[in-house]
Amino acid sequence: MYVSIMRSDYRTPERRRQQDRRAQAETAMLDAAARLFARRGVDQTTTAEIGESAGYSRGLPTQHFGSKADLVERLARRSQSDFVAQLPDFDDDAVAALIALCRSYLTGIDHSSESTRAFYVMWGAALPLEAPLRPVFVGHDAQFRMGVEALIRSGQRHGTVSADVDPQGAATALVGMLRGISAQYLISSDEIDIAVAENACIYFVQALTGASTSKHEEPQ
Amino acid sequence: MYVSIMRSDYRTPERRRQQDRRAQAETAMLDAAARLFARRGVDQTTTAEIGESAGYSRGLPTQHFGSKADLVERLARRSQSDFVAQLPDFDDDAVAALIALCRSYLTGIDHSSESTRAFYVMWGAALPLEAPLRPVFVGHDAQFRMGVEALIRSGQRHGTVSADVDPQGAATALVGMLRGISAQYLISSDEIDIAVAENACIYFVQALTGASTSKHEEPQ
Amino acid sequence: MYVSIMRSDYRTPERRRQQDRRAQAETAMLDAAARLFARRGVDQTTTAEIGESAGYSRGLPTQHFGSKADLVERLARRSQSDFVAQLPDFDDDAVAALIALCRSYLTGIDHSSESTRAFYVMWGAALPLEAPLRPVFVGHDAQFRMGVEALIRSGQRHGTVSADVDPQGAATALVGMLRGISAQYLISSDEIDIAVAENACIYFVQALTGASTSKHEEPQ
Amino acid sequence: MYVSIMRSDYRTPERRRQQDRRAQAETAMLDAAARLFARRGVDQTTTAEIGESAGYSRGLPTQHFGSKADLVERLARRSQSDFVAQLPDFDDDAVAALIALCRSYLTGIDHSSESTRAFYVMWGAALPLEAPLRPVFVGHDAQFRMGVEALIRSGQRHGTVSADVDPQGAATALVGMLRGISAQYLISSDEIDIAVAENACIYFVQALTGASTSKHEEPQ
DNA sequence: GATGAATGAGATTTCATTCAT
DNA sequence: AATGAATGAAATCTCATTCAT
Repeated sequence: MYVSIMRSDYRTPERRRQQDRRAQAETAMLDAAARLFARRGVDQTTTAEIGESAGYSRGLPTQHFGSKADLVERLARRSQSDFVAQLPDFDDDAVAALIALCRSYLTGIDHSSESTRAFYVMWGAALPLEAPLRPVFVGHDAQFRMGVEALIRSGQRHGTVSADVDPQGAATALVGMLRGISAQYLISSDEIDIAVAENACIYFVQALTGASTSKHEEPQ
Repeated sequence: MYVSIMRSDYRTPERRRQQDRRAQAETAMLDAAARLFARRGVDQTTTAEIGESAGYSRGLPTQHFGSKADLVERLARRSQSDFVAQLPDFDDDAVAALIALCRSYLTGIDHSSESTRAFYVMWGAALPLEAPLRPVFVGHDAQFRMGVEALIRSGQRHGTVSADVDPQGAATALVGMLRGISAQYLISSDEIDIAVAENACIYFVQALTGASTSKHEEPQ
Repeated sequence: MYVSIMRSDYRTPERRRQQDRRAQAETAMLDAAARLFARRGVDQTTTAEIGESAGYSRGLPTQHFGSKADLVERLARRSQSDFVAQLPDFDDDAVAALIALCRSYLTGIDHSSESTRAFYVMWGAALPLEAPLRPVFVGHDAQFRMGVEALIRSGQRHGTVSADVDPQGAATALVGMLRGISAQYLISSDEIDIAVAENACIYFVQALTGASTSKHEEPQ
Repeated sequence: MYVSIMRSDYRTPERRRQQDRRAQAETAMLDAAARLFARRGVDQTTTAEIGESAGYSRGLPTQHFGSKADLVERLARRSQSDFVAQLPDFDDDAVAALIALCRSYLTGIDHSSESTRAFYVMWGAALPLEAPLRPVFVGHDAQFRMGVEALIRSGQRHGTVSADVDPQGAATALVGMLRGISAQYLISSDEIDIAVAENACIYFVQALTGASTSKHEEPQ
């Protein structure tokens, strides 16, 4: 018992230290991966680069994550949770909440850190039909859309959003708008004025109140 | 002189036939590349697969295009010109033209051929900062936005689009919306109802007429 | 008979013309090959480059010579016959003839045309044990040595060359000296003064008269 | 502290062993390369053959040296340092030293190991104007010539070498002679008697004492 | 005789992964 | 936990050669 206590006293902090080191290494490697993915893309980045850019060895990424694919998926999920955190709490005024969302989303893009670009790079890498990353983003996109959809429904319940609006369709369109503006900016930074696009975005969100759409007769 | 005439008669069709063969091989290889990119992505597709999938040898793609990068750029440009062709002629009614644009764009996505997905896959591959494909899409995106912007300005001149609307910002937002909806659909086909999103899109376009947005005072 | 004459009248000049064209193409291709071998070496030169540098098509060299190896051997033999032609007629004074040989050989190197370097490049390519070119140069080197050896023997008969001299060894040494000086010059053009080396060469040749070598006692 | 000391004790030999493995692999690969270059030439030898002939994998040569070109240059430099080591210390008698040099040089050729032939093969590969190996041999040749030149000057200071001799030219000629004899032997082993050529060589070296060259009137 | 499209073998190189330390 | 030497599969690219025209 004496011995076991000694051991536990002795080993626990060591274990903690090891766990810390492990966690620290993981963070460093994911950060390095994001940095490199933003610059060169997923497939053009090697695990060796990630390891060394993180200040470790060539072999550590595989050693730690098991495989490059696992590392990538891990980073994708981490990036997503960073993004999801941005959804504002919605109170009574859903339109105001949506406007706040657009603002914070696009402002985030404008200051675009490498991790934002990395997120979009991975999102782009999820477009091929058989991309291993696709299922990961299916979930994330659904979550994002559902958040927006819930806001819209809430607005409709409070009467600030027109009953004519289809929540699902509008959510898809709004999420698409944010994603599409961001992607344009990431591809053509010099040619896109995010502030102006943001205003347009808000203009469209305000249209959800419904004053305008008296007669959208849709042929076909 | 007789001989030289004979030769010229003899050689011209030969050249034509050689050129035809070449052009035919090129088309077949680009088609095969689009097919494979849609399925697996650019980097996961080998030149050997492209060659053989096109019915030729493993080596022909590099032989013909010089390098894989050149083949990819070539296909990106070809895909773009297919897309640009869709911009409708705008007449008096800019809003109607924009609606038609949204319809045809999203309908095209809904029926999504492999070449559409291939276009988006390459667009996604253009997101990394140093992607060789990025400059190619900078040009294409600018062209698309400018087309939309011109429609909006035209609408403003005719009084069908509110003067409050910033043409550049709205163009960026609309193009972004189309791109973003399409991308969501390509990633999560099962979860996206394109028809519904299309209606939302049109709803937003109609908002450009301006009845609604009387006072978008922007706090902050 | 009338017909046959007509044909012969008609076809002979055409055949001649074709043969001329063939010979002309061959010369052009061998010249181009020499030019390119001098610059980049045998293995780093492609048959396509040779064909196009000669003003013809990529395919002609193989078409004409059957294979690259055959082209190379052909050029090696042609280069050799250019070199052999330099051996001076030897008259009574063998030493003078050897001096003239050294002069003309090294002067030729000094003005070094691309074809001279091409010769040495092929000679260098003949050094590996299994080099296909080796047998070609075995013959050439032997011829060169035997020419020099004959001069020396002639000098010994006329009393201008010391009887102490071993004709075979001296021939090997002299040929080696010329080759070795040339090779040094081709590798380090800037650092070699051919004129000075030429004088040294002649100094050694004159030593063949024998005044000096009274007592070469060889220890070990 | 205990831990850190333990680790340092533990890791240092590990590093040493890793470095040893690396050095051992490098030596084995360079040896294998020399063996294969001697037989087939630089360009006809593949990195895969080198790796496997050294007892390692097909990929190790590139992995270790970065590229085939770097491997070749590395081997060239190693071969050169082996050769330079042969220059005898020169004492009072420069002529004797030069004779010793010729003897050891040509004897080395006669027993010609594969590494000797490999050296000459690479030297031959340095002859094309744009050969990446050329600069490497420029330096080596200059060193060799300067060594011989220094011997000759020393001989002149001691009066054993005639003042008529131009040290630079004679050095170039002597180095050329050794190289040229060796190359002939490597190309036509069966037809060259190295011993006889060696005597001729020594005969010429002895001529440097100067008894002979009373009247080298140079016509033209 | 000459062209150039197409082939296909083969070379270098890259890189995730394994593993001994 | 971390390193880095080594593997080996796979990818791109090169190029002599073939062949239809």
